[in-house]
Amino acid sequence: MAHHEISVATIQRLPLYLDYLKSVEKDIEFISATTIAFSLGLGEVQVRKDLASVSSSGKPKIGYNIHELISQLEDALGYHHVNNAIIVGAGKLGCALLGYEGFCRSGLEILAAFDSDQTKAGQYESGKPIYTVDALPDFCRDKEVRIGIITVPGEHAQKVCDLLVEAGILAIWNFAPVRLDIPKNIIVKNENMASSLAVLSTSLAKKLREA
Amino acid sequence: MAHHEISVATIQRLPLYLDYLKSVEKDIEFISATTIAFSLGLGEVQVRKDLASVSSSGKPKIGYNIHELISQLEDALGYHHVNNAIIVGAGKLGCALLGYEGFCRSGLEILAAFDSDQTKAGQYESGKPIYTVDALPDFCRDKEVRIGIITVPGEHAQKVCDLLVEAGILAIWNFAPVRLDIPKNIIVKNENMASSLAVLSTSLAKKLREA
DNA sequence: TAGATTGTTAATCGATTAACAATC
DNA sequence: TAGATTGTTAATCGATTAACAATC
Repeated sequence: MAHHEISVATIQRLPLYLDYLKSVEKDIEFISATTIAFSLGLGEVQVRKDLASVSSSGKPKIGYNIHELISQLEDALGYHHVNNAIIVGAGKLGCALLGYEGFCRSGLEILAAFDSDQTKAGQYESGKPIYTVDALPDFCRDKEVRIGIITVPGEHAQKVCDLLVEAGILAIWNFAPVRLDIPKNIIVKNENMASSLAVLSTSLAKKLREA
Repeated sequence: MAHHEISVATIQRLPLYLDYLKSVEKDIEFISATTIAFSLGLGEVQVRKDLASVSSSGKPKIGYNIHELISQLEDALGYHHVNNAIIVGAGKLGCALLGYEGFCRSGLEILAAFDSDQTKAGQYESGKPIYTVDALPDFCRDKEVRIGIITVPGEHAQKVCDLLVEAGILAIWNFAPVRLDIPKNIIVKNENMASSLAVLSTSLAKKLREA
């Protein structure tokens, strides 16, 4: 199977399929796109098309071998390939992410957190060490850290971003409510609470208007 | 200006414009879509089209009155209209959200958190009280809570969701990594870390393949 | 008047959905 | 063979981008 590009929309749904399949893998050996679609509330053609982008082992009348499909999904998502990451900003959100169980199953290995607050340095959170920001550049180079997660307040995000880029990071997952100015060969994924809330509250406002 | 529907893609960008405008409102009185587009790294036609969905007060050659535009954006986003909300799950993520400054500016008023852990009950986090889940239904009805934010582990999310619906909530912001089964007159916004991470790590894998 | 800027109409692009052929 | 299911090809839908007319 060639490395044809998988669309972003599809990629976002792949973890959903994976979670679902894992929740039923004990019980059955084969599963159809129809069943998956129904369970997740998606269109069955969409599911089939999504699965076709990672697998070509579906069999008419039978469906997909569930273990094989799980492995193909994990492969496509890069879960078998570990990426070292660090978090900058050991506030509440940073610590919440440090303790997030799901990440290790996804190949994301968060090695440590960094914070400008000297008093936090030396402490541990969810078993992960917290260092001062000064130690960041050397740490990143030594450990071949590829992903930087930014959970500092908006006003410090750009500075931290520059520091990460300087330290040779390849991708940034940004939780600060700021658009980062960044070389375009670096990958950025913005996690934008304000955008999500905007969608939620305009839907709600519309609903209240109609009622 | 009629209540023509604003597209989801546009709505997600509106908070971006709002933040940017607020950061420059002190300095100038009028601003052009061209300037905004350049500052945010967006296409200028896109900005103009987005702004057209909330404003019709742009003037050729001059641009938009910045204060008026801010107010129109806030209006469209419902920031002037307060929505009472609660958080279920006073773990790290829940507490991080409780302390998030940005929400009050967006009309989201988080009144309290609820947790099944009895020992957390009675405590305060970021000035907000934590109660036991038993108190949830009465609280929601008394305070006319419209939005429920779910930050419990995946396995408890559906139970909490049912409880919230039962208590008369209208919209759910779900941070648990689970697809919720929910009456379709209730609004749901899923905040899906796994999807975001999937996009990030597949981009990174592609980049490493090419390099 | 000339030129910058708005806002609209048409063209392109991408993703979803529908129709259908292939196959176990 | 018949029918369920896959996977592909075409149609639809929505969002972005490009072209252009309107206007201060």
